Amino acid sequence: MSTRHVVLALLNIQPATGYELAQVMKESIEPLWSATHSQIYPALHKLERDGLILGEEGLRGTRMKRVVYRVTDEGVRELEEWIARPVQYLPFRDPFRLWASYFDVCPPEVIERNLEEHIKLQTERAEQLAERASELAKGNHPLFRAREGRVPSAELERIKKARSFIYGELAALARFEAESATRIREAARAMHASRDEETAE
Amino acid sequence: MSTRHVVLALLNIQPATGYELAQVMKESIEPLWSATHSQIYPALHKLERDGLILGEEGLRGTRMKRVVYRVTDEGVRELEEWIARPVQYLPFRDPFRLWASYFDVCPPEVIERNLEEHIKLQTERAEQLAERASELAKGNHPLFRAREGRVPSAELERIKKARSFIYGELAALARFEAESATRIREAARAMHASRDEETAE
DNA sequence: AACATCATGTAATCGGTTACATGATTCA
DNA sequence: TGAATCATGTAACCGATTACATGATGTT
Repeated sequence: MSTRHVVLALLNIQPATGYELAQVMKESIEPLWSATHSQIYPALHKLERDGLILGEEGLRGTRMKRVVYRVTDEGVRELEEWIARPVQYLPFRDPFRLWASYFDVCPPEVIERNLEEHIKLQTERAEQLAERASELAKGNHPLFRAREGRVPSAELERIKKARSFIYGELAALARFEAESATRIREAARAMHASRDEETAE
Repeated sequence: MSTRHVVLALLNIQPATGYELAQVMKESIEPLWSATHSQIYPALHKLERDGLILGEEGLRGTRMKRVVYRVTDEGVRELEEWIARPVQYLPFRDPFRLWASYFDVCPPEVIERNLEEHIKLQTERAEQLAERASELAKGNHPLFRAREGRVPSAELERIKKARSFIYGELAALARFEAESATRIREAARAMHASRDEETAE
């Protein structure tokens, strides 16, 4: 279970409210890990009960309550341990290739439509991720700004390099997915062409 | 939700018991979709209630009950509709790259260990999948044997080609994962080397 | 005044995992 | 006789999704 650790890792960068975490999740972390506010709020409550974070109630305006959470020393230790543990893989579930493995019985129009969609999706994703990687390399990200001053600049440079590199790899993965779908489309077209020949005989 | 459809698709090849489905799931379908017997039995009950499959009670030996399920006409229609529907993607969750994105703060030994493990895993997986793909191309699989006779040989050839092609793509994906991890290892080594230089100054 | 955004939650449900539970059959 | 395999299930729990619910604040 990593949602808990992603939340912890984000709070380790800077204290935040659940709302802010949900935003960062959607805008920045989504390619690595998805979670919505319905998961985040209960996760925060649990982390606080476990003593890994601490919430401080504040106000926005005059009436509106907000809770800013920050990581405790114990939370920092837990994060370090989590990073040092072997990666916990998820079971393989590949809805795209599962569907694609039936391209022999799928009507050609549907194949073309679904593959076209997939290729477009992954190509755009690749471009966005590559763009993100280059922005991260430059340090253009609020999560870096938040650390400026508090963190030695040499360390900040390393963080930039690491995050940027991983987003580069995510971009490469998306490109691979687009290429894979293109190959599958070729195979499906070839198969349909040869089948039409057969039936024409 | 695809577990339901995977079960339906497997029963469409040939009638089977829950136990047999669980085996096929583990031995053949796992790279595309995972499910254990604890999901399969309830799924079978639900599919039967919905009229998509039909179970026939039989015996193994003299006392041991077993239920062989087969797809109904309605089940076949549902399968066709499922294949024609747009692919339902899963939310992105990438535990490996999530972990790897912290390679800047992770002790070098842990990085080496985890990445070594990942590269080994994916390389072996790639080999197994490539082997599987070539076996599928030859038609060496009980799921093809099951169809021999019942299905025109031209169609059987197409099924072989399609399944084999997808397993080839799964192999390519595993190779990509191994290469990606290798690149990450290079980056991590370079970073640690330059950090050691810094501290030596 | 209306709309977007900030902010926090809960409830029902679903799909999946892990553990518990049982017993027949086959083969060495 | 014991181990592996065949065979079927349930229960507790977990994590995630979707929908429901509320209200303040800032902007146009």
